[in-house]
Amino acid sequence: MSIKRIAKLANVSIGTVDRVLHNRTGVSKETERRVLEIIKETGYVRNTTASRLKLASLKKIKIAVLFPEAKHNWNYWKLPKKGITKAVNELNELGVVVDEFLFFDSTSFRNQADKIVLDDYDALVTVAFFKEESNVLLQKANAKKVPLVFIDTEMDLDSPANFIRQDSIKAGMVAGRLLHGLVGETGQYFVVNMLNDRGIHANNKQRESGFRAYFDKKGIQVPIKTINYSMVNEFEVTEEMKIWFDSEGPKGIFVTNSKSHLLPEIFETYNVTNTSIVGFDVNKSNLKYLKKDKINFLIHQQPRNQGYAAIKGLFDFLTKGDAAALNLDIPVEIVVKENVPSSK
Amino acid sequence: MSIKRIAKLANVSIGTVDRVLHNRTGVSKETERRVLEIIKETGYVRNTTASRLKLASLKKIKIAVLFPEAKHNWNYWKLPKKGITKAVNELNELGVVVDEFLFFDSTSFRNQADKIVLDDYDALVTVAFFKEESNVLLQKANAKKVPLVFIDTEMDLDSPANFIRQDSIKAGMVAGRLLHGLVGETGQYFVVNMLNDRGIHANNKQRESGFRAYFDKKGIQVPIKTINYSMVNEFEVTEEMKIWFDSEGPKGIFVTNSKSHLLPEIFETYNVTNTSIVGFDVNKSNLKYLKKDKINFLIHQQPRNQGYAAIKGLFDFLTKGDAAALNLDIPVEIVVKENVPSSK
DNA sequence: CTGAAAGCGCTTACAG
DNA sequence: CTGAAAGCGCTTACAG
Repeated sequence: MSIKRIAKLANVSIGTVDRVLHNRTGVSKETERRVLEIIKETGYVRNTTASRLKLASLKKIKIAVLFPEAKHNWNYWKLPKKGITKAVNELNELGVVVDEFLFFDSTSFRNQADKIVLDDYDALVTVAFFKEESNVLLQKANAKKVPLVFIDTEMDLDSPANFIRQDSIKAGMVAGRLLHGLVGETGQYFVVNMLNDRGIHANNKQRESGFRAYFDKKGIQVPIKTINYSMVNEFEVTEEMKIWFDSEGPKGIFVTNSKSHLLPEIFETYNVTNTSIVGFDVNKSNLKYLKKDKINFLIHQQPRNQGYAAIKGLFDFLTKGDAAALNLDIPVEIVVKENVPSSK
Repeated sequence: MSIKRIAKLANVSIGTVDRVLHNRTGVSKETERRVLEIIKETGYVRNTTASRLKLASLKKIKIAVLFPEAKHNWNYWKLPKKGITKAVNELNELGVVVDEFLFFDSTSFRNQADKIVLDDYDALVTVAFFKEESNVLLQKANAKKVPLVFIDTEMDLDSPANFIRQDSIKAGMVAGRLLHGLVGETGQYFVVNMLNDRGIHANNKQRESGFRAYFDKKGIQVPIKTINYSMVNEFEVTEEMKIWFDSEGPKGIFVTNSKSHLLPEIFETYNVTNTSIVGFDVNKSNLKYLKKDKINFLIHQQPRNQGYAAIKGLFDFLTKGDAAALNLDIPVEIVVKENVPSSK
């Protein structure tokens, strides 16, 4: 079933069918009615691939990506980019191009966002780290009717927004279950939050809530201490912690970000024993200790997939009007030594 | 960069460029050399979407799928079909059609396979349950140069073959780690294999090997008993098992197929306590007990994804000659109550 | 051995 | 308000 056949059945030209399909002006009520009827009867659906063929060279779909600069502690941000590259490779035949912009703080985020909004991008992908700035961007995007997808972190913004991210509450609950299974009900539990200069990250806060909710929901009363630690590249056992850790009983430690690899060595130095550790992200350092059985579980956020899904989702939205994939709940993937995902 | 531009640069017609691109006959050595050089210099790659446009209506890509009939105990087989349907929906614009055939034993498998091979399919997807019959099919497919992908189960066949499946050894090792974490080194372990009329399934055997390998590799000496049980829809605790289970110590039970849901109730009846269970597949019955905390972990084989990947992989192979995705290692996905994958 | 034309399903720019 | 033509990048069938 093609536009050509619809045209013949409706006794109009293919141009008119195209006009009706796209709700363009310049079609009489009666003609429109007739064409729509035929479309309905025949169950015709537009061939989106063919529709992109001419446009692929004539009018690109331009997507702007605004991500944290992938260095220092943000090596993680190389991963969503890989997914984006994969999506672009698949879609460049269909005329999709992506420009990447970087930020490293709220000011640079704002500046880059302003620049991007002025250019004529068809869609935007970014990360909601800064509430005020994210709201400003969202509002501008909405005003220009440019679809915007946030990945990685969910944030409560002034208007409804699209998020492709892991449910951090769920992730915390999974961590609770995993540690509970290892440590039991006679153990002590610790939530380690690494703070950066802006305090605790929204994701980490929610992960802790989820962790605590797991035990609450089950009605299990175990001691859960929160350790808020300034974000550095080392971890020290403070005097206070020394007291907490000073027992031979089982200890379950939930590190709410990607830095769980900082713990095993320092625990050895300070002779903290009988620990089970659950952390986030399959990075090189974490993997090292996972393989040595010093970290028990890692939770994977599938960052590559998040990047990939954002571009694919936006493409589907722009070409088919299908907004379903602009909001995704990325599964809480549990990683142990034996099922480490391939880095391809 | 288009075929048109290559033609201009090489001073030939687009027809000739097309001939070179497809290694067709009727191009002089010198012309071919020149065209290939330009292609290399310019880094031209064929636009596969455009290349399918005309062919999508003229010459369909016909794929035959031969699967177990999805009834009785084989409800599982609805899932790869869902993935296949999804792939077909995405690719039907590009002229991909799939015909489904069913088998329910080795004879019907052979009959259907024979029928399929006689028809002119461009590619085949099936399951290697029956060694002899699978070998026959593989040989015929190879003779006709029709690509064939087996999903679900890996099997050692006479010629190299394409498999999209979970690594069952790895899956068993993951199960070993999970149960070990829950049960510790003072517990007893049980591997429950459900046998069907052909004895134990290849997958289950490998899962058991992986499970045992986990403990061997770590040098952990724990008692691991194997229970081979005839495949029925119920599970009974036999006299022998009664003796085995008759202790209050922790017991780790690894069910190597999708029937772990048969255990919790019978354990209650027979007063078998302190059990941890790891099973396979996120089916309704298993989910019921997972949610009640009677099953601790389920291993997901991502059957939907297997079906989807088979069709996509074959399409890429047929249109781009890219065989990379015909052999896939589907991750060993660990499922707990809090991260049950959505059934969409 | 090579080229020119027709066409896949759609969109655009122009003509009326 | 509507149609006819040109073209996206490629493939095919035909002509020479």
